[in-house]
Amino acid sequence: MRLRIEDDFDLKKIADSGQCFRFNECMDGFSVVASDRYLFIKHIQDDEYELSCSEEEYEGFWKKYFDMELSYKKIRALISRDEDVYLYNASEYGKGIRILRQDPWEMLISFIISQRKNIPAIKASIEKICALAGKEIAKDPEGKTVYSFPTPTELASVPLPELTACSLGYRDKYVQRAAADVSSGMVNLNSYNELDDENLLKALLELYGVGIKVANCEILFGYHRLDAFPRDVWINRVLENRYPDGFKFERYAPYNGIMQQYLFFYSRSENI
DNA sequence: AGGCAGGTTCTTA
DNA sequence: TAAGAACCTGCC
Repeated sequence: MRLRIEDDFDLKKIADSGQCFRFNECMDGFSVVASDRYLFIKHIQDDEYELSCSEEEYEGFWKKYFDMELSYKKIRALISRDEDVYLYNASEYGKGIRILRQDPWEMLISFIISQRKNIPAIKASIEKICALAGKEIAKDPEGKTVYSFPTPTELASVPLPELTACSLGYRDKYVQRAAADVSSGMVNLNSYNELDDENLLKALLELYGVGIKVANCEILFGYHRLDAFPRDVWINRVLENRYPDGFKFERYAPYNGIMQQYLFFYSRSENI
């Protein structure tokens, strides 16, 4: 289907923003995998895009996935150049980034894997897991088979040595435990939607292998709580170097997570 | 070759 | 309660 998108929307920046690991440049477009769905999306010109899905599937799934209900342009307008020139520059640089509405289970496993890994390594591990325990769902334009992200049950059935072989390193036992706990129902990620921010954080921190950083990534990217502000080495560097007197979180509530994305994306580009 | 990469757990004081 | 070490793996 053909689609016109007026709001901030930059496929390349979203793919490189670090929030998703199965969103990659492929031929003349982008290959996007979310749980068990596959989309190929291509920028045609100006604000026109070509999507491999039907209108029904766009309306029923991808529209929400891309968070099209929310105007990121309007949120960017909250930022004042006079008030905070660094954030302003970051937001100009990151214009086009959106926070995708991704699946809590997929995000949980992805960010558990992410610890002490760089992005290519994270992606490689996740693709191995999907090929190992997921289902074939499509072929991308390059002819490569696309696998779904394994369900909790599918992942829980994988023996530890096979998980380890996905280059998980010491994280293998974290992934195995998460799969076991979620598939058994002991941990119900859907019910976590009902928790307020504070209790959601508390619940996530109880999971084995989930610390403060991974928990906040899960809150922001898996539960789409846009005020969550994950602190990793890059963001900590920004806060230290550019905000010695503190970042004004109250000023940007409830969208601090979006500001975090701009700062993160910008900081990685300029190597402060 | 040794250090480090989007951290967390475990141990020690 | 708060530092510091240990941890898999891959890449420079």
